[in-house]
Amino acid sequence: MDSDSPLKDERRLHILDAATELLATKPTASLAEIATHARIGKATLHRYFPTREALLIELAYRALNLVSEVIQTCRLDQDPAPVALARLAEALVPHGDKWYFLLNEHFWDVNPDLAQAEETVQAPILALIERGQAEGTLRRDISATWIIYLLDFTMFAAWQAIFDGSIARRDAPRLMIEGLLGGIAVKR
Amino acid sequence: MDSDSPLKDERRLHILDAATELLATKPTASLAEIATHARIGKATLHRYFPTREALLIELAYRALNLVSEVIQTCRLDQDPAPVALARLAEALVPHGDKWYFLLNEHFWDVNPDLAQAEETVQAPILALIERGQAEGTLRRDISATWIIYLLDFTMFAAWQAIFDGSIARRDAPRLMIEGLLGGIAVKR
DNA sequence: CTAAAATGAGATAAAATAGTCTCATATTAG
DNA sequence: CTAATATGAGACTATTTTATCTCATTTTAG
Repeated sequence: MDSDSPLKDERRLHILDAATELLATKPTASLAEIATHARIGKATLHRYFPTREALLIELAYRALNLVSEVIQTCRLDQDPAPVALARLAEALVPHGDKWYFLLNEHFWDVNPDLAQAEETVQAPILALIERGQAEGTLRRDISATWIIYLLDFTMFAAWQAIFDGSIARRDAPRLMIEGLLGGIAVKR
Repeated sequence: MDSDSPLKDERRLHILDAATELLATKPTASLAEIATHARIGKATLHRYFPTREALLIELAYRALNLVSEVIQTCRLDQDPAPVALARLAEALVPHGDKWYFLLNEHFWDVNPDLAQAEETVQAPILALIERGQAEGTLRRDISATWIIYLLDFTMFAAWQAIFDGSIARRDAPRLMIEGLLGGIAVKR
């Protein structure tokens, strides 16, 4: 919660990031594996996070705050919706693992607050999409809810493809937006 | 491996399906949870699958065979590519959990054969997409590899949205194909 | 440089999970 | 109906994982 020193705080975040990175691709990873992946001893891991559950919850909040912050930076209420979406993609891709982790791990049973928080953090995106539909840049015959799913999972696709080495990180945002906005069919 | 009787075989498949269903949304589920979810005793679970690893591997093969069979039924080499893609979506959505499980669980380290098999099963889809690009119905400026990612993850999006209750199962294939082929932007 | 604090490696205890076994009940085959 | 087989509940053991603790070494603060 509160930090004793900036150094410890930095270390905390490093551990959280490393843990997210691993857990996003291997949800069954043990604490020993997490510690190794973060290049620290398991004792130290326990010093920062007393239990596995505590780690997971802080992980979720870390992801939540980071993603929330990124979204706010994007100024989604400015420019036509497709342009704002491109900005969002650009900014969010580097944090794909956290976004993925946040939406796929189910802690709503262990911590109901988080479920609510997840929706809150998505709210600006939903607003953006509805704005796009209102201004006529996004299709109205597809529900905003489903568009959010498409956006999220296109992002996961990009992140996974980067992980697999199938696409370059710097190409990801463009590929995402091209495919999402324009579709894969040839226009006639 | 081989079946003693048709009845036991049926039971086997039921267990595998139930396990997939659970593990797709909760990869950390214990064997006891899996047994409960399949509505059998844990002893019986062990009678059919001696170890957790054995269960996982058979799960993968089950998913592989089923999906492979579905893909073959779709006759992806017929009709224009978009039409064939729609057929594929229609046929694959009901097995979304297996498809998801197959592509997300990483058993390539425990069983390298499966990694190869995964690519083999995707081959007809890749061929379809390349055919579409050749015949001019699918965009050539997006790589076939990336299109496969988009297809897969759009499918996962549909499956997740169904699971969340955000969309109706019978609408899923149409939503998938609309979004994937046409994109979410308004054409001008 | 020195003292205080933090860390890692590993021993150890506690808890959870995997896997085995028994036996009474249920199901199936014939 | 009867015998053989399969099942579930739960006791039980083995193994893995989580969590605690110690202590020599490293890092940090001053």
